[in-house]
Amino acid sequence: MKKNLHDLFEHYLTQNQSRYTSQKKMVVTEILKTRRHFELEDFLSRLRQKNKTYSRATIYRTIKQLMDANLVQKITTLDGKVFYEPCRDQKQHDHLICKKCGKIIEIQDDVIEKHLLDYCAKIGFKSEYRSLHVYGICKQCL
Amino acid sequence: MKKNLHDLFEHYLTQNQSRYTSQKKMVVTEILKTRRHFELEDFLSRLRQKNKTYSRATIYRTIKQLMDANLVQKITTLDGKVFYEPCRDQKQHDHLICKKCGKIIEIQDDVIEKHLLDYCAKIGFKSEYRSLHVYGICKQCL
DNA sequence: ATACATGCAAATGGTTTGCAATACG
DNA sequence: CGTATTGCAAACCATTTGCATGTAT
Repeated sequence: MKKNLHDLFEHYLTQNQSRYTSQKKMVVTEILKTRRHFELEDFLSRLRQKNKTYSRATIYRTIKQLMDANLVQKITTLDGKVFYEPCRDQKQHDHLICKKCGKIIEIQDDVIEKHLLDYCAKIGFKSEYRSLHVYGICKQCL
Repeated sequence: MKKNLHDLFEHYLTQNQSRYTSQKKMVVTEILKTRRHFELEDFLSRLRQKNKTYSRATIYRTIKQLMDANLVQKITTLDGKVFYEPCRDQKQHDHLICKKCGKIIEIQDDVIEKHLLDYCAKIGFKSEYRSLHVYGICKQCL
C-alpha cells in the first residue's frame, strides 16, 4: 500500500517540528497535478491564480523542505535551467533533453544502471547517485 | 599535427573580428597549466597575482569566447557548483564527483558510450551531447 | 500562549552590461 | 586611425534571509 505525497510530507513535517500549512498543501496538490517536471516560476504563477499573495519565498521554503524530505529533487540542465521533479520511486532514471522544444524525456534502463555500478565498484568509487542528461533532438522535432 | 590552444583560440578570434589580447593570452596560459577542471574564482585569483587589476568581467567574457569557440566547456554539478574544462579532444567522457573532497574524476568508457547511442537511436532521439555525473565517495576518502 | 510559517522587502552571490578610457591591428 | 577590449560600477536574476505579523496546536 503506497502512501501519497500528502501523507508522506505531512509525516516528514511532524517528525521535524514543522507544520503542514495550507500553503504547503497547495504546493503538494499542484505537484500531484504535474505530470513530471516543473519549473519554479510556472509553478508560482499557477499558485498565484488561486491565492494572490502567494509569496515566492514560501515556495522556495516549501520546495526546500520537500527536497529535505526526499520527495522532490532538483535538476539543473547544462545551460543552467533549473527544474524539479517528484521522487515517485527509488529507481534511478535518466533524462533526454530536447534542445529544440525543451521537453524532458525520462528513461530507465537496467543496462546503464548495472554497468555504472560495476564500473564504479571496479575502480573503488562508492557511487551514491547519478545525473545523466543526454541533449539532442526528440523524435517529434526531427 | 595537433594545434595548441593558443593557436586554435587565436584562429577563432581572427575569424570573428575579435582580438587576441594579452589578457586572453594569460587566460589560455593558465588553462594550459591546469590539469583538468578549474573554478572561475580560483582562476581569477591566480590571474590577479600577475596582474593586480585583472577584472572579473574580462574573465567571464574570455571564457564565454572560449566556449563559443568550443575550446572550453562548462560543467554544473548537482548542487550548482560551476566548473570549466578544456575540450582537449572530441571524445565524450563522464565525471565521478566526490561529495567529500570535491574531487572530479574523469572517466571514458566505450561500453557506456555505445550503449547510450544505441538506446537513443532505438527510440528515435538524436543524441548530440551528454552529461553524466556520478556522485559518491572516492577511494581516498573511503 | 508559544512556536513555527508567512509575506514583504532587503540582502546575497554569481553573472552580465553600459560606459568611458585604453590598446590592438 | 578606427574598432574591439578593458576595468569599473551598476544592473540583473535567481535564491535566501531578517523581521514584523499571522496562524496552528
